[in-house]
Amino acid sequence: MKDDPGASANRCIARGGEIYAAGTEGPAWRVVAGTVRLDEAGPEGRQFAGLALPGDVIGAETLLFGRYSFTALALSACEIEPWLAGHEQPSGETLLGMLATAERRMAQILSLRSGTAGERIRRLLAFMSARVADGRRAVRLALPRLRDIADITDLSVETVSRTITHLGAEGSLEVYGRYRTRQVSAASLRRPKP
Amino acid sequence: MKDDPGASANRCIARGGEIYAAGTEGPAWRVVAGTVRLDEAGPEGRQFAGLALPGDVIGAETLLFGRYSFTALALSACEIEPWLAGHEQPSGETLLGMLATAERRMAQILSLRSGTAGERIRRLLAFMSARVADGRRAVRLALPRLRDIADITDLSVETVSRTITHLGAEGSLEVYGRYRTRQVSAASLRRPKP
DNA sequence: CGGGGTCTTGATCTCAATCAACCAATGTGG
DNA sequence: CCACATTGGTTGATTGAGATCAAGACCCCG
Repeated sequence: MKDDPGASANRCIARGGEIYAAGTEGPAWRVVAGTVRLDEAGPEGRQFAGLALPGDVIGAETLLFGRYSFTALALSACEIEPWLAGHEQPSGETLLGMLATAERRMAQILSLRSGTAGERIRRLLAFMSARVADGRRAVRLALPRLRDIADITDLSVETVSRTITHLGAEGSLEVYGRYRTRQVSAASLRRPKP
Repeated sequence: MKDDPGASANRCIARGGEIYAAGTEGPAWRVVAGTVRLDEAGPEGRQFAGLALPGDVIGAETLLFGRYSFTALALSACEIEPWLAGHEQPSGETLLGMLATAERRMAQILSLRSGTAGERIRRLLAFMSARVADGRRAVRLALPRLRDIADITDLSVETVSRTITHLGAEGSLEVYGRYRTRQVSAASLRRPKP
């Protein structure tokens, strides 16, 4: 139980990669590491529809409809494992727990769309760094693409870029690296802004 | 089955009234008519956390935790009935369906926080009028309090007031009455804005 | 008849969107 | 190995939608 038995059917997806597409078939997955963005196919392209953290189950609707309702994208490098590989049914207690999680999650995601640009971005990053893969605590968090941050917080990419630079400059966020390899320190996310 | 058998333990709540408070005990409910706003107790007062329409179940988390996680308020006059009055357990299929609904709902609520003020308000009202009590189709929709519309769409009350007046003036929304008794025609909500 | 909650309207200001270039990194194929 | 395209990120100038502040009108309730 302690060690991973060969990581049988686990999948790894790079930052920005697609995990599955809406309308296709496949199993439900449990997120082991990373953050997942769920999108709904709207009349005007994809539209942000939810986030999943390590521990969350994504694509549970396939058990009901046989197809994925959303498109899943990796915000950061992700590892996922099949959920309910056999033909076992989830217990009512499990499902109730997932429902309660989904409802609490809704409140958190909603809060990523109110307040100033700085507050939204800080909240999103703090949210992503809240739950890391069990055991090892990530000291630094790889930033998602600005495009993704913008979609989630309902800001423009330009504003996201400027705001992160600004937060870093005023010391409210410790930023390392530039461009695609940028990271922020988890510690600076936990303390409230000055 | 066709007629309501005395409406045993059903409750009715007026617009703006509280259905239950977070932290208290009680059963889960099924919304029969009206729209419900769910709030989470945040560090800075209540914070909008979700919406429930006729057919939705609210407070299902009591089956797991024994207490309500959210505070429920009636946006419009509401009727609710106890869900699972006896000690019966919901089936896995039912719970999976509720989970899928919650996830789809999340996408819709998120869309109430993007776009212009006019688009957000139109979307919210269309959303509320989408599902009415089975059978009779409401021709007109009673408006929620502006304060509630503002919280849900992340706008200010002043902007909501101005925008509704404006939408009415340009014919994009048919508005009847003023002040607390204001209503909009459901038909004008369904057709896209000119 | 007050009084508090709700709604309206006006004047002003600000934060973020938009438009427009421009870099930096990564691929791709000849 | 080098042109070239593509995607992702940055920066600047300008503009506008909505926030904010302020005041008053309306309505319901005790």
